[in-house]
Amino acid sequence: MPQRILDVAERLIQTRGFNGFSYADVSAAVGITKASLHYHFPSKGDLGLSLIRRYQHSFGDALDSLSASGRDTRAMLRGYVELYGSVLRKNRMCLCGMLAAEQSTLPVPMQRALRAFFDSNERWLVGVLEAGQRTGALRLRGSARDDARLLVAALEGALLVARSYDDAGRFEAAAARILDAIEAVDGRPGSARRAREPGRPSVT
Amino acid sequence: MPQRILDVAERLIQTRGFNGFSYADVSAAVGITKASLHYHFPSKGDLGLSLIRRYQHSFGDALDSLSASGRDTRAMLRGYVELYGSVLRKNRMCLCGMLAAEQSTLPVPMQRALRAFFDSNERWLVGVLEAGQRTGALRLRGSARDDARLLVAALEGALLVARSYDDAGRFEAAAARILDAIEAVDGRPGSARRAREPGRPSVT
DNA sequence: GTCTATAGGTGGATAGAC
DNA sequence: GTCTATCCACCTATAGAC
Repeated sequence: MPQRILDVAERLIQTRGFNGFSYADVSAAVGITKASLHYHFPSKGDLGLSLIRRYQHSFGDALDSLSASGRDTRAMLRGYVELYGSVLRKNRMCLCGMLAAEQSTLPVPMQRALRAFFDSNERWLVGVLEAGQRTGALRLRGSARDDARLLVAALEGALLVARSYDDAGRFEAAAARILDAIEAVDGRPGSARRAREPGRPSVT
Repeated sequence: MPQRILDVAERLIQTRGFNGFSYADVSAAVGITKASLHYHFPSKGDLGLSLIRRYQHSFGDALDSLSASGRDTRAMLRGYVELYGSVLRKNRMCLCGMLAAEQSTLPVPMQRALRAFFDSNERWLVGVLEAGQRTGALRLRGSARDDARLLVAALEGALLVARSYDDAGRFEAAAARILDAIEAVDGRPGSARRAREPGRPSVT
């Protein structure tokens, strides 16, 4: 039952924001009363915190299996981008991107968990980028850390804007272009092809 | 008086979101009652719509003076980035970026105005990028439209994330890196220097 | 675990006096 | 234009029975 509650609340936050949904909304969708919701998650902040943690774990699991897949650097980066793409295709915003917008209205524990999510994304990306640089697959222009941060920011922003237009193409184009910029090896541009591979691991 | 109301409401939305502020908040900050607020803006949607329109005009004016300034292409792009930087330094999110996150909870007229804002930004950027391409200042890898969209998305996302960390440096680094990627002329990277010019036009 | 009932507060919005 | 007073729907949260 806690999982069903989390599923519904997650969808509501990703589409409407933390201040745009209520226990009544969850109650109606799950089919139990508001009071029962409070049994599982005493306060809205508790619910939000559980949600961020679950999201980070599920994202982290997807990144782990990418790391373990033996793909090369560029394929892993495309896999990372595809995690965001799968979110957009459900007409949702990234949970943590949405919460980042509402940051100042959130309980402090949620604010901390939010940063932890972005930190772990950055760590994974830095690892991939530095490995790519060692093997010669990539020649970065700046620091791996700055490239990782730019990629996260660009993907969050691309989700944000694409959703306003209900246009996944906007996201795909921006994602392809930013990957190209990061992957570019000096004079030789990275592959200009649109990242188009089926069957990537998906995250809710 | 309408202007003071708009100023306060704008700040509240840029920091807390459309669903994170109330007429009571505006009332307390402006010093008139909620009922008087309703005289100027009958519904919250009316207030929000006026806000987007004012924001777009003020942004548009800043872009017009950039266009009229005789600066070269790269300086105009840095000026565009600086518009977002000035927002972050007030610890705010872009008004329209914030509203884009809450998009699905907004009245339809606000949703339309939101897209109009992004459209006009894109038009201005496409003009600048294509002019730069004609003069040879830029050699774009893809279409000017896609680069314009990527720049907007990356800046919105950089604001979103940087605000979670209360760290303007994150925004500056991402902005410098994305400009570099767009400005890169084949083998020769764009200027790697941090965009650091004082006295840019500012937007609220 | 789930329910009914309800507390105590805040939301956006209106009526009507001044 | 601004006020007081008020409406009522909705909010988060709790008490206590089953």
